[in-house]
Amino acid sequence: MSSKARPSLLWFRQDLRLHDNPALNAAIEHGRPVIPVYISDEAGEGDWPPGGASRWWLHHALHDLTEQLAVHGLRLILRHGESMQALHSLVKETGAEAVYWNRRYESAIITRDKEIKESLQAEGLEAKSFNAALLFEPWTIKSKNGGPYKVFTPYWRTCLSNSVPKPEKSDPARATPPMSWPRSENLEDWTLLPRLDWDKNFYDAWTPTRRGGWARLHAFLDGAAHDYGRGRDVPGEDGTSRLSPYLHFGQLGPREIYDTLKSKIDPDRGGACKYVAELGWREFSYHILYHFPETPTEPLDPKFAHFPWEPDEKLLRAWQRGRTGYPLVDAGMRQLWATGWMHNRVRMNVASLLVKHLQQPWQDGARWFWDTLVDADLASNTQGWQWSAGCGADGAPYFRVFNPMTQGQRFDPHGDYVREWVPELAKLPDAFIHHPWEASADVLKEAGVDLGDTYPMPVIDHKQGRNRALMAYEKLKHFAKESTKS
DNA sequence: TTTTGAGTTGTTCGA
DNA sequence: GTCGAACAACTCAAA
Repeated sequence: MSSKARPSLLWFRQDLRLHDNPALNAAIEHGRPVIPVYISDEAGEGDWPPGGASRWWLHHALHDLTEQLAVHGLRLILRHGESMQALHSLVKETGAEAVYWNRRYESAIITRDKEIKESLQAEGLEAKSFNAALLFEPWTIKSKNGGPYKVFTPYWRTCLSNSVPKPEKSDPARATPPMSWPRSENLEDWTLLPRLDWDKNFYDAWTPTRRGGWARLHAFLDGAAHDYGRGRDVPGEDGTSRLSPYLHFGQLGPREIYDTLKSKIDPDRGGACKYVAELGWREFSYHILYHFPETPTEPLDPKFAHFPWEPDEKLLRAWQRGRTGYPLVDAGMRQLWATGWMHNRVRMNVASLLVKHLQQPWQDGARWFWDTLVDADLASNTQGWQWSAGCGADGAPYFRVFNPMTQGQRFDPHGDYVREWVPELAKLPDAFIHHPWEASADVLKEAGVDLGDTYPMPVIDHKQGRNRALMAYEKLKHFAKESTKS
């Protein structure tokens, strides 16, 4: 009997849910008491510990998970410090004989987890990891010659020629609590919430709980999903899923999302198909990150190592603060700051302006997004920025330079989005909302806009910026040729 | 091994 | 206003 009481540790990471959770299932099947654990191990995250917005979300997700566990008489044991050390300590304190977790795919984490697994097994414990985060493990999808894919379309075709896995049923009620609980730290002491009131608008924008994610999924599938092909491009509408932070923290799993979608809509048709492809891009990003682990800092395309970026603190800061003088871009940057999220169409535009017009390194943009996005995800963020800069998988060709006025007119024709996030321009007529500097003095005065004072002039002329970007690419070709010669 | 067709999201220019 | 071509060349994936 006493040996039966030796518990299992269930190590939560980015899988903060009690359903479709294979590590939880393994712990239950093992038949021992279950001790759920979360370890705050910022050093273990390498160069990418959670940014400010992510920490806000994490705080609430952990609080929510604690409440869900309590329903079943379970607690979430919180520890901080090195994962290896914390786990060994817990094993010692509790007499645990097994540790279960769900995988992560960042290079530093893979290395760390591998050492932990070997170390635990060396001590005679059962240590097993599972897949809760992806539809397809990165190493299972191979091109005909056996290597990883670098192009999305054939990658996704191969994925879909397999069947999409179903969610795994989990029954947390079957998890039994231990005879006694080890010590836990207090979530509040981790001070994950920002000190100032940066997050004051986050609460209106998000319900960072499992239930909130589920509600969002159903609202999306009942509404915007049907017109996703069009609506996802209109930042003034609620046309996207907004599920990315739930996916990042594992409050919803991609298997659950796909399965729910399939129960309501034909996943092969119309808007639903477009959305499933977005899940595919998430998978593809993980595929690339796994097979090319340096990509968070190094361009996938090696010739971009020579790209003549022109880092400039002032330009970067103007961009970060939403003061570039381009209303669509500024609206996006301010939405990001206010809500921890930015519409996808606008993400492409702000990224294009930063790396093309302003010639700032894509890594600087990625770092800012990492700190300010509630959905900051190393795989998706990296691939998104590399794609924008033209150095990533299936990168946008160098000559694809977004025109922020044209994009604004096409996707935000009445300026709804700009008016919401750049209120000092709200009274401008539609005709000038995306290029106020072309309005007459009378129109500006009528709208209460004083260019250069209440709202900045463009930091760079569009045509000039575009040409600068095209010229930089010319230089890149030159460098690439030189380097192959030598 | 060689060949062939294709590759998320755009802009501009000229007919 | 609309439409197609040019913007480059390369690499990937599969036959």
